[in-house]
Parts: sequence; structure tokens; C-alpha cells
Amino acid sequence: MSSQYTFTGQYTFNIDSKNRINIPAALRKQFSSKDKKTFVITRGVDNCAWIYPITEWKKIQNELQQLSSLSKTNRIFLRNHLRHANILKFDKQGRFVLPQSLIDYASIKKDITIIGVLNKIEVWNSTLLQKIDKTEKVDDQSYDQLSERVNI
Amino acid sequence: MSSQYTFTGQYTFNIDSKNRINIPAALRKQFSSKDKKTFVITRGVDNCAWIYPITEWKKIQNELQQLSSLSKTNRIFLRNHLRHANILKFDKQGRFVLPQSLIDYASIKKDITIIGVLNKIEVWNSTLLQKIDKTEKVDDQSYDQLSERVNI
DNA sequence: ATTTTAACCCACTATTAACCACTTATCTTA
DNA sequence: TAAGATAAGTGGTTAATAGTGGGTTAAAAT
Repeated sequence: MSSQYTFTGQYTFNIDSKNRINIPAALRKQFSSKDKKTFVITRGVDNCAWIYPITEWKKIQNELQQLSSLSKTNRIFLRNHLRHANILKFDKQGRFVLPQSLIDYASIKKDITIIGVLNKIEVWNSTLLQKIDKTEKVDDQSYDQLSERVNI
Repeated sequence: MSSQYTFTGQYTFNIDSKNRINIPAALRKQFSSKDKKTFVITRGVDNCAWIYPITEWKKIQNELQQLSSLSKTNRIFLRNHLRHANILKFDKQGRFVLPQSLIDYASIKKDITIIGVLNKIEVWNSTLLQKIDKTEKVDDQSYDQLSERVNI
């Protein structure tokens, strides 16, 4: 699935006393005028929050609509991804309030790391991300498989 | 994957007090007008930084966009490669500021060596590169294997 | 009605990027 | 080969903006 969005980079911030998080200006500036500062934030597959610009989210919704609810896997998957989806806007300063349910899910304390992953933005507990960095590596075999698809 | 870019040569510089690095004029001049002084700098596979002109990087990005984030291997791979990718421009003087994360990764101190490697430019700690030069040689067997692919 | 919560607005600070000026090197031409 | 001219590389200052904190008002809930 191709997208107009190609978020990249890593940025570290603190969540403030009002549970506000700053979206890095570099990523914020990429938001199209069509998206009007509006985005969807939901549970990531890992223990982080995923942010999609609203137009991007609508594309995903279209794909999700193709999945039949007769399949149990589909039902669970759809439920988990849709029930935690919040439509938000960032304020004049480029911040938004992170919903409590996502603070819990992503174990957000104070130090957060925001990373761009093409069509989405991930919000992580900084120390959690560092841990995963060390433990979850791509093994050589998987790299070999990837090398057949991606020429980097 | 063939490219319009054929960077070659080796150049030595100092990184200045503001973490600025000069891109050698010889390489800089090759940047197409389409690239508008814009490039992506990211982690190399060795302990150096890789610079891709933005149009080159977009080719890579297109390939990355084909990978679904529902696969765990894909997620890890995408995260690790994209989070360290910074989109930058060089200034009027032909310099750019090297992000701290890459200074750390490539152990950049003061003396740096910039080398052209076809479609990308590598930024090295000079002494580190010299060390690797001595220790990491291509053995005869590997050369034989290469000879089947490259006619030099 | 009172308390709590969230949205909005304003202001300060720190960082970054743009700008300017100078030195050194290279190229050209007499 | 020398001298001028042009380009490359280096350093610092200024201006813009990104990030942060807090206060006020509006809304919601008890």
C-alpha cells in the first residue's frame, strides 16, 4: 500500500503534567492541508501507540471493511484495532492529550520517544523501546529473506 | 537497481563545534537539480553514516512501503531503519548538521572521512576507517565469488 | 451549584537554521 | 610562473521557530 506519507526519524520528549505530547515539528509539517491537523491514535501491534493522519486512517478502514466478521481472527483483530481508536487534533502548539487508555497500554511514564515509520507515527515509552531494541533483533535468515524483496 | 549517481573518491574534514560537516564540493556538485540539496542520512550497516540523495532514498522507500506491519520481522526491520533516517538539506556553504544519534553510532570525534560509494556517500570516523581498512580484507574465495557477478 | 476536567491562549526559553564575513585553496590567464 | 580571480572551506552572529510551562476560560460531571 503506497502512501503520500513517509514519516522518518526519532525524537524524544517528555509528556507534561497535563498528559500532553508534542508532535515533532518535522513530522507535523508533513500533514497535508486536507488532514487539518486531524489524526487517529490507536493501539499499535507492539506496546506503543500508532498515529495515522486521518486520510491515511480512512484508507486502512477501507481495507478493514474487506475482512469478513465470520472469521474469529478477523473479529478479534477488528475489535482491538477499532475500539481504541481516538480521533484527535493537535493544538496551536502542535500538542495533543494522550488518552489514559493508551498511556496504560504503552506504559507511558515521562520520557517518550516518537518515531516515524512511513505512513504512521509511533509513540513509545523510551526505556521500553530501548529494551526492545536489544532483545528483538532481525535474525540473519530473516534478513536474507528481506534482501530478496528490499534492495537497500 | 541502477542509479544516476556514481559517487567516488575520499575526502577528509573536521566536524566543527556545531556538529556541522562539509560535503565535498566534488560530490555536492553531482546532486541533481531535482534533489534540491536534499538528502537522507541514516545508519550504515557498518559503523558509519550513509547519505542518499532524496530521489535515491525515495526508491528505497517505495520498496519499504510494500512491507506490511502485521509481520513482526517487518515491523522490527522498518522501525530500525526508518527511525535513524533524517531528511536534511545542506546549507549555502554546503554543510549540514550531523544528528547526535549518528555521531554516537559512528563514533564521530573530530576527524572524519567522507567516501563516495556509487549511489551513496559514507561518513566515517577517520581512525575507525583506517583500522577497518587493515583488519577487514576480502579473502580470495570471496573475490572468486564476486568475480562471477562483477566484471572489473 | 460546585468541583473537576479539558480546551484554548499567551509567554518564555532554548535550540536550530539562516545569514554574513573571512581565510585558504585552486584555477585561469597573462 | 606569478598574480588575479574564483571557488571551497571555516567560523561566528543573528534571527526564527520549536518546545515547554502555566494560566484562564469553557465545558462537563457530580
